[in-house]
Order: sequence, then structure tokens, then C-alpha cells
Amino acid sequence: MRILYVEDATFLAEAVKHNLEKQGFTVDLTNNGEDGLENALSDIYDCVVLDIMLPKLSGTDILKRMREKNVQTPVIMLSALSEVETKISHLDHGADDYLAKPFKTAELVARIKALIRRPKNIDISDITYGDLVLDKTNATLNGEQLTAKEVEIITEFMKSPETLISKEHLLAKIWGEDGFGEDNYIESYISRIRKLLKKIHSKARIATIRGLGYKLTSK
Amino acid sequence: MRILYVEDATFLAEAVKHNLEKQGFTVDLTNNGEDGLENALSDIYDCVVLDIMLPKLSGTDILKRMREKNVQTPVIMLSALSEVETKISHLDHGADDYLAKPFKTAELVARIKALIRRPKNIDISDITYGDLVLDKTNATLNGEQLTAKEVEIITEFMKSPETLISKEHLLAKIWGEDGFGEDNYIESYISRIRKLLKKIHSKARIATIRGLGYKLTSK
DNA sequence: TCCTTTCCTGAAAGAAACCTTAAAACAGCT
DNA sequence: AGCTGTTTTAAGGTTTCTTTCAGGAAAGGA
Repeated sequence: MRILYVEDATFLAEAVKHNLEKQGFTVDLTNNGEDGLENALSDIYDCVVLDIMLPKLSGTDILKRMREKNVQTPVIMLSALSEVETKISHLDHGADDYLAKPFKTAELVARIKALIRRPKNIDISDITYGDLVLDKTNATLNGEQLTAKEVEIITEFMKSPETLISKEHLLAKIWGEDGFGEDNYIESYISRIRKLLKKIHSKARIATIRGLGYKLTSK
Repeated sequence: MRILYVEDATFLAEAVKHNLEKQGFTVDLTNNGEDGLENALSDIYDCVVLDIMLPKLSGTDILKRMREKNVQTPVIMLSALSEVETKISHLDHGADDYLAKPFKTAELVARIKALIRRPKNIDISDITYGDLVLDKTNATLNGEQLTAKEVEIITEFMKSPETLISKEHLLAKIWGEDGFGEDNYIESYISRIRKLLKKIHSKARIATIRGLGYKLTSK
């Protein structure tokens, strides 16, 4: 498992690198945005960790360019206090996760592992889970026509099945930016998606975990 | 929102405290490093403000000890020295922000608010103790579904197993602030958690230490 | 031992989170 | 502009969690 870590604070970078290597990862370290981008575009990594504040080219820019070039490596963004508000727009731009500084290395490791073990075929048009087949090109779930928002939501669940997904996450990822979405948007869509699952006679269902979120499960 | 402010200059301390309280914060004041550390380690604050020059124990030391003990409360450092190097070394040690004296109270208030509303990293790593596995991602304990409050309480115990945890601590940490909780809340939940542990057939149990609190133990 | 305090526990009331439905607002077409 | 399908809003109903209450059990002190 090979990881690219772009970070200019050498002190931190070395510490984290050491920790990740202890976990059996191979870690490439880059201390500025330009080199970081170049490495990231090589598309050989299993996961890319980007600090936001970087010399020459910001982490946000790297992420944007990666996705433009259709490099779909999982990305985790790191940020310090002042950049915190941008969390949502990062998820929007295709980051897979986000971690505020300071963080525990153990937590970064946990998140990297979570990203790496999740199914690879994410941006390919078909995602499957159990008896479900989501065809993003045609916007159908097992043949049933979906709306744009339905596709986005179902994608989130199918990308990480059996995993809790919070309303905040969905709002940030799908309604984006200033997150001025309401919980009820989601409740409303969940309701419709459940109807759909029933119609399809899928074994999978969306379970609610009160106070925390939802998860797609077939247990 | 509860704030700890460790400052030996009484004049300044009182003024700042007053201002913060006007903003609706609850403020605990400590005028020396030792007491400051003790309070900080209680881990019930939403933010800790540390002067650096303190009698008995410096702010830097308090910060270091906090992070050692894995207390991740946001910390703002105050100091008369405005040199860049000190700033950096504090941020390295895990401070979240830094303010040079003299400062305007409004500025401090603004920074505290910024820190507090910052989205917390949700710790997704599993916590284990003996035969127990708390999966915070899915809100389960050895597979059993938990409610939000149950997760919070069990987290406290599993973070510090074999350690006495007082009701006051739990109330402050989970029900927050002004002690608007009743002891019986906890007794009630402890009861349910014990049932759960039995159901799981765990060797661990929650022992009562009369008059003082509870602890998670497997002895 | 008896009395007081503290704690436990189950059941019921209350509160909060969530679900569902239908209608209004909106956006993209022709 | 009018039509169509999608998204948002709103409201009331439902479920589940949290708090409250009350009676009983255990612990400790006199």
C-alpha cells in the first residue's frame, strides 16, 4: 500500500510518515504543492493525503487538478484552524475525507485504512452492492429510473455500505458549500429511496441510527 | 460552553472573564499552573486558554501534559513574547491558536468562538478493552446497536478503563455545562449498559465505588 | 442490629428525532 | 408562456430515546 503525503511542516511530516510506515505502508513525502501534484498525477498511489496550506500550489488545487485529469485516488484533506470553514467545499470537490489539525496519527491511519479497503470501482458507471446495481450513466437502480439527487445519495451509501453516514456528511457532499440544507431534505429522500428499495425487492435496506445517521445494510 | 482560563494577572483575568461571561460562556478561572493542569485534565471544557508565564507550571507544560494524556480540548496560548518561533513551537505542540499580549478581549472572544464551532474530528478508530470492541463508526459494542448517549458514556469508560470516573465528570462531559443533569440519569444508563455487557457475555463490568463513581474493570 | 444514605431498576411520561405525504416552488424544456 | 419532472417546504403522525418517578436493595455508620 503506497501513500503520498504532501506536507510542508517537516516536523509533523516526518512523525506521521514514521507512524504510517510502522503500519506497513510505503510513504512518499513531498513538501510543496508542485511536486505533490506531479506525484499525485502519476496515479500509482492507494491514497493521497494533502495539507491545504502548501508552498507553490495549495492542496485544494492539487485535488481539483487530480479530478480534472480523472485521477480517482482517494484523497484526505488536512487543515489547520483558519481553513476550517472550507470543509464542505472540499468534500464537494471530490475529497473523500477531511481531518482537522491537530489530529492523532492513529486517526489518520484509521481513515486511510477505511478509504483503502472500500470498493475500488467508485467512479466507474456501475456500483454494486448485494443485489443492487446502480448504473450512473443511465441513472437507474436495478432498472428503475432515478433523479439526479437520488443518484448522488445512493452513490454515497453504495460507496460505503454497512457504514454509518451522517446527515451532515450527506448535506456537505450533496447540497454542498454552505451546507444550508435542512435535515428534512434528507429524510424526505431517504423515504423515497426506501420505497424504491421495496419496489425493487432488494434485500438491502437503509437503517437509521437515531441521532447519528443512516447506513445501507443487508443484515 | 465552558471555558478554562489560566492566568495569574488577576486584573486581566477578571476583565476577560467578565467579557466572556457576557457572551454567554461559563468561565473557570485559575491563577497558577498546577491547578490549571488539574482542571484542564478533567477534560470537560470546550476550550482552554493558557497564559504561558505562570507560577508553578508554565502554560507550555500544561499543554504538553494535556496532549500526553490524550486530552484534545482546543487550546489557545497567550504570551507576551510575540516572536514567531515561540508561536510555531506551540502550534507544533498541539496548540490550536496563539495570541500575543496585549490583545483586545474581542479578539480573544472571536478566536474562542472560531475554535469552538470548528467541526470536531469524529474519531473513527475503534476503542477496545479486553473482549470489548466499541465501533464508533457504526455505533455498536461487540455488534450490539447503541444509542447516541450510550456511545458517549461507554466511550468515557473505555478511554480510561480501570479508572474511577465520577458522576460529576460524566454529567459535565455528556450533559454539559451547568450541571443540568441529575445523578439518576447516569444510574439509569449504567443499569442499561450493565445489561448490555451481560448480553454480550463480556468479562468486563462496571463496578460501583460508592460515593465516588464507577469504573470499568475486568478484575 | 437498625437506620440512613446511596444506588439500582423497571415502567411510564415526556421530548426529540425521524417518517411520510402532499402540495408549492423551481428548473429545464418546447 | 406552458408543460413536465424534480426539489423543497411544510405539517402531522410515528417511533424511539431520554428523563422522571417510585419502590426496593445494598452498603456503611452508629
